[in-house]
This record gives sequence, C-alpha cells and structure tokens, in this order.
Amino acid sequence: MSKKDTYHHGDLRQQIIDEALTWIEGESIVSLSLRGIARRLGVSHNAPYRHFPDKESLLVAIAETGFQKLCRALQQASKSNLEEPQKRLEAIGVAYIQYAVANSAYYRVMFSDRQLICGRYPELEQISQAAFTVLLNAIEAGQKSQIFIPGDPLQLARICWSMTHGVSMLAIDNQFDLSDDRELLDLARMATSTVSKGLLKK
Amino acid sequence: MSKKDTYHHGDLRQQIIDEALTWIEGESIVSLSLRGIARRLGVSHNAPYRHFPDKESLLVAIAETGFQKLCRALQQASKSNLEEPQKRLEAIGVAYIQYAVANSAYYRVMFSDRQLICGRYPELEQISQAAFTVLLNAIEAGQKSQIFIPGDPLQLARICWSMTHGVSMLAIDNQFDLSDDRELLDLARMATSTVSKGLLKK
DNA sequence: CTAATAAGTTGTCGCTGTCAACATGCTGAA
DNA sequence: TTCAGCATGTTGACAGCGACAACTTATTAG
Repeated sequence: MSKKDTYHHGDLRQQIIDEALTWIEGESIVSLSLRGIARRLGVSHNAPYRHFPDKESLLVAIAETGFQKLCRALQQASKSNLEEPQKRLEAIGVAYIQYAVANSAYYRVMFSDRQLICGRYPELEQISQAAFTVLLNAIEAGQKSQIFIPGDPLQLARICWSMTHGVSMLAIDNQFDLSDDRELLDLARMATSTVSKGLLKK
Repeated sequence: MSKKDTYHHGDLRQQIIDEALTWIEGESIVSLSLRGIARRLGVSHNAPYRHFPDKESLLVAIAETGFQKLCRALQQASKSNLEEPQKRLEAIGVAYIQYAVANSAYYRVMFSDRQLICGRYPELEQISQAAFTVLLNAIEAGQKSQIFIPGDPLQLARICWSMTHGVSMLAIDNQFDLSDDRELLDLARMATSTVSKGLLKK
C-alpha cells in the first residue's frame, strides 16, 4: 500500500522493521542486508540510515520490541492460576514457547549475537530483564507457598528459562521433526510440566 | 581423504579450522571471514578455497568435528551408572553442558544456521543424530527399568535435549551472570536433575 | 626427467555496510 | 505568506567480503 508515492515516505522506519522481519522469516538472519531491504522497499540504499545509525541498531530495535511483546505475553500468562504456582509456572512456560514459535523472526533477533550486544544497550537489557522477572516472580511465589523446593530462586528461574529457550530455539530451527502445531504444543506442555514437577517439594 | 601432507604450507586446512575457532572464540561467528583467516595465516585471500569450496563448507566441517567430539563425550558419560538410569541421564546432561561451554566455538558453529544447513549435508545430520541417540538410549533404558514415565521416548529425549541446549546456549552467551565454573557446574547439575526428577514415575 | 596435479597467488566481479555531500519537501516563526 | 531550518531521501564513493577464473609453483608419480 504505502510504497513511496511522495519523496517523504511517512513510515519508512516501521516498513524497514517489517521488511526485516519478513526477510528473516523467509530467508535467514545472516543474509539480511540493509541494502536489500531498501531495494525491496523501493528506496535508495542509504535511506535506512536516516532511521537507524547502523545495521546493529535496527536489530536492537527489533529485539527490544520482541522482548516487550514477550514480556506482555508472559505477564498475561502469569495472571492465570495465581493460587496454583505449578500451573502458573507451566502457563508461563507454554506462553513463552508459543510466543517464540509464533514470532520466530523476532525471537531469532532477540537471541542472535546476544554476547556481543551485552552491556551496550541498557534499554534492551532492561526489557529482557523484565521478561525474566515474570518467571522469577512465579518461582518465588511457589516457594513462598511451600510448593517448590527451596534454594536460590534465581537459579531455579534460570533452569526454567533454559528449558523454554531450548525448546523454542530447537523448534524454530526445525530440529524436532514435528508434523503440526498440535505436536509442538504437546511438547511445550510436557517440557514445562517436566520442569515444574522437578521443582516440586518432596 | 585428508591431505595432511606437507605440500606447500604444511597443513593449511587444519590451520584454517583452528584459526576459525580462535576467531569465533575471540570475536564472533558473524564477523568471521575467509579473507581474515587467510590474512592471519599469512596466505593469499584465495588459499582457503583450495581446501573448502566455500565458507559454508568450512563451517560444516567444523560442525561435523564438533558433533563427533560431543558424541564421544556423551557416550563416555553414558557408560557411567548403567544400572541407575536417573544418574546416567544426569551424567549425560552435565557432560553435554560441560562440552558446550568448554568448546563454545564448536558449539556455536554446530547450532548456527541450523535451519539452513538442513538436509544438504547428510553426514552432518548423521553425526548429530548419533549424539542425540545417546540421549535417547538412556531414556529408553530408564523406561525399560520402569523408572521413567512411559510415553514416546523420542519426546522425552527432546525435552532433555532442550534443557541441556538451553543451558549451554545461554551460558555461552553470558546470559547467566555466573562468577566461576563452579557456579555453572551447580547450574548444570541442578538443571539436569530437575529434568530427570520430572521424568521419574510417580 | 618430466608431466600431471595439488596448492598458492593475482586479478576481478558484484555485493555489503558506512561515510560524505547533496537534494527535496515539510513546518514553524517572521 | 514567505522562507529558513530540519528531517528525510539520494547519489557517489570506499574498503571489505565471498566467489570465480587464470596463472604460478612445488610435489609426486611414472
């Protein structure tokens, strides 16, 4: 719809982001190029630089949005089963995996070159920390209810995060030969319940 | 197969691989370049093409070796506690994570662009499948001993793999703020035991 | 000894990210 | 209304990259 009918574009910034996500979904993140995006959008090869200082900044912007959306999804899931910590934790885990799979381009950007980005983008760290905190809170609630095993809740949350991240990444990379979404949902449920069961007292 | 003979340079092929791993460890996998490797090794920019048809082939060769080494590490761990399926499974999990962290450059290559490589390198798929089979066998043994819950062992193995992969990747990317290797070992042990506990019957 | 061949080099191409300089159109203050 | 300033888009350039072709050199087989 909004190709460039005028010299000034209007929402080129958002279109660049959308096109990047489409690219990553269809091709790959390594083949993503600013010039390619510009070409697809019918603008000059340097137009993106009016909206992002460099390629990395575009990816960081995408990652930030991705974490915001993930954070909201987890918070939503975290509201359910407030009185049943185990079910609550499982709901968060399933929501995490479902988000990752349904937004694979976002998720890929969020966790690509994570060790490089480290430290240089405080806002990105803050929002990703916020997402993690949803998980941490659910763990602490379960410990307070004497349902989960005692111990450093941070460590337990890392374990939950590892499971959901592992399932998500391997699923996105097609490492499980799953036929349909139903099978993936089964896996997500089983994975999260396995961890939550392992965290139960006794 | 392997031309280890000293024609001109010595064993340039192996040196390229070693330099690539050093590069990935020190810099990143995205910044890796064949020309950069050649420069570091003091050869012309096209010398690597006498040993690898393209950049991807170098990465595939590294990934293959990485999976072979991982496979051996897992098989070694799998030999322990043959009569105690739970401990055996935990030993495999810990060995997996320790391998990934101790060989982070290998591990990164093994799981970068995994969805792209898909199908085009049968040997790579075969060896990665072999590594997974070690895990699968341990699960099936535990089910046969009536210790693990019944159900599709493939699905249970995927869950174990997801956990170890998640811990490994997040650890490599410095997502846990761990002070020392001791703390990582704690996390690895706790993560694998959480899963194995979740797989126990009753 | 010599010819074939494996291994390394040089040159080139198109692509990329990024910088600098320039062009254009929107907007707010006069 | 006008017009200056600024945000936005364009053109041109440069170095680095992967990859191909053509050439050179060293090693080994016969």
